[in-house]
Amino acid sequence: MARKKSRKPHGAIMGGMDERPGFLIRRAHQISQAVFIQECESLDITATQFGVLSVLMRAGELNQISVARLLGYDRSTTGLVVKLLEDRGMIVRTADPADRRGHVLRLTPSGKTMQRRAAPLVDRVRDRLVEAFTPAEAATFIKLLIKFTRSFEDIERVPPLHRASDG
Amino acid sequence: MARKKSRKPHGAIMGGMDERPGFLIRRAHQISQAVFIQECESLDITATQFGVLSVLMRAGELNQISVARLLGYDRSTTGLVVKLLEDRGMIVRTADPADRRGHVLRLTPSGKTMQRRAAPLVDRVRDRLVEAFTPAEAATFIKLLIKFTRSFEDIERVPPLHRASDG
DNA sequence: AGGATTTAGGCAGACGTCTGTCAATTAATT
DNA sequence: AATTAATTGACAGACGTCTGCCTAAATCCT
Repeated sequence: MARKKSRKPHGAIMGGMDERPGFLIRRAHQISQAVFIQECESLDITATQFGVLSVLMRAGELNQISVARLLGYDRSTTGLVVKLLEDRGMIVRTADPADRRGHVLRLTPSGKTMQRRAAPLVDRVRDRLVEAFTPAEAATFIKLLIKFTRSFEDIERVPPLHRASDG
Repeated sequence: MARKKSRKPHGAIMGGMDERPGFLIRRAHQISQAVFIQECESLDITATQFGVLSVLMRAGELNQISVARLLGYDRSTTGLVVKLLEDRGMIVRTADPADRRGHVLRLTPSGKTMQRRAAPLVDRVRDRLVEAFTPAEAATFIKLLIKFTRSFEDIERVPPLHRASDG
């Protein structure tokens, strides 16, 4: 019944909702997550966790709030992800002697290994995501996404510390 | 204060990660969600819930799996969202006489009212999201997002039933 | 008809995410 | 110096989301 399913081009039911940026972005995110999980399944790591590992690999050591700002994560989210990575032995947390509120995060050898192993897989994720685009389209897509996110830099709870504005 | 903090253009720590589509899409999603919540806060409704309300408004009645397919939600996600909307009295669920596995979903008057009230707010969300773009950029952004999502139509657990292929 | 497969939905577990609140500590202001 | 602000982080609660696993029902196939 429901499905004889009609020949309606789907827009008839969606009423244009499937052309809203919010709707499309949600789908894009869903897809991006799925591809990441697929590619990195052998390492059992998520995109969020990889982000934390990567900034720590670059920076050496940071406290949670810096990690949150760099990645645009919420403070709470960051706290939970960091705890998870700590439980998995990829991060160590030591009290910050200079600021006793904070904890300094650092990668363990295991964490570094994970980041190094994941990096090429994450490159593959990027390649797969833009596979359907021409190189020009891919560049435009990235460019517009950057413009989009930049234009909302101040919407979050933890301001993302983008732009090197002080310099 | 905080931003004495180096003049490094942030790419120095991010190592290009902030130009990956996956990373940018995550941020875009976060932003889009935040704007939706801001605009629709007076109605206490989320984007996911609005999606369900909207397809039901259009279609009259559908079972859960059809809702999931139309919106690209996971079956489990849809089940939980529907339950929530049912608890809030916006949806009624009746056994499908034609297929006793399924339940037919229909909006209650309260659900219809909610959808109607939310619609203009959701229009505002769309407008705010593309505010930073020129009209041409906005059109390109949407076009590329559609191409992107279309190219991954088969990645999900519940294939999204896009394209009116049977008709 | 009978057995295997598929489909609709429920439920638990895990993770990500945000809001809000709280405690401890540091910084700013008077 | 003392009060007030802001900052770091923890924790609880809510929602969204996916994976698995399970049951019931429909469909397919021999």
